[in-house]
Amino acid sequence: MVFDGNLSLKVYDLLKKIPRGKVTTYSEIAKVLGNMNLARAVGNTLNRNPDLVSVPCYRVVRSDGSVGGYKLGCGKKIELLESEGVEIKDGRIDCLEAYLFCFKGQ
DNA sequence: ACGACGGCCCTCG
DNA sequence: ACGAGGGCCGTCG
Repeated sequence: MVFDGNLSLKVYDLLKKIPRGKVTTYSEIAKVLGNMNLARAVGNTLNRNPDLVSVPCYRVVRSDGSVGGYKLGCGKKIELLESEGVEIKDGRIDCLEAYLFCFKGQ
């Protein structure tokens, strides 16, 4: 398994639960994992483990709504999100609340 | 074991 | 609204 790290396992698991057309944020994941400061580590992990097929990394955006980064380029990320129905304006999601997926209670 | 980055976040001028 | 600074965490060389 390429999922050696403990963190990546959890992150990946969460991402798999996100339905098409929905997104989440690095901080949300971090919170769910217990520590909001994990946000940076989460991004780092996703970057080092670009399992683009098994995990929809592109469904993770920044807390302010901006798409954030992507291993294959933020442009590609935006492209993918839009193809799922997420409206992005100037590299930013207008109504993040509308697309944000809630892990809490899942 | 150590230091340096990174798909970040939040607060304060 | 915008920019700068500080902080915390994991992975890689």
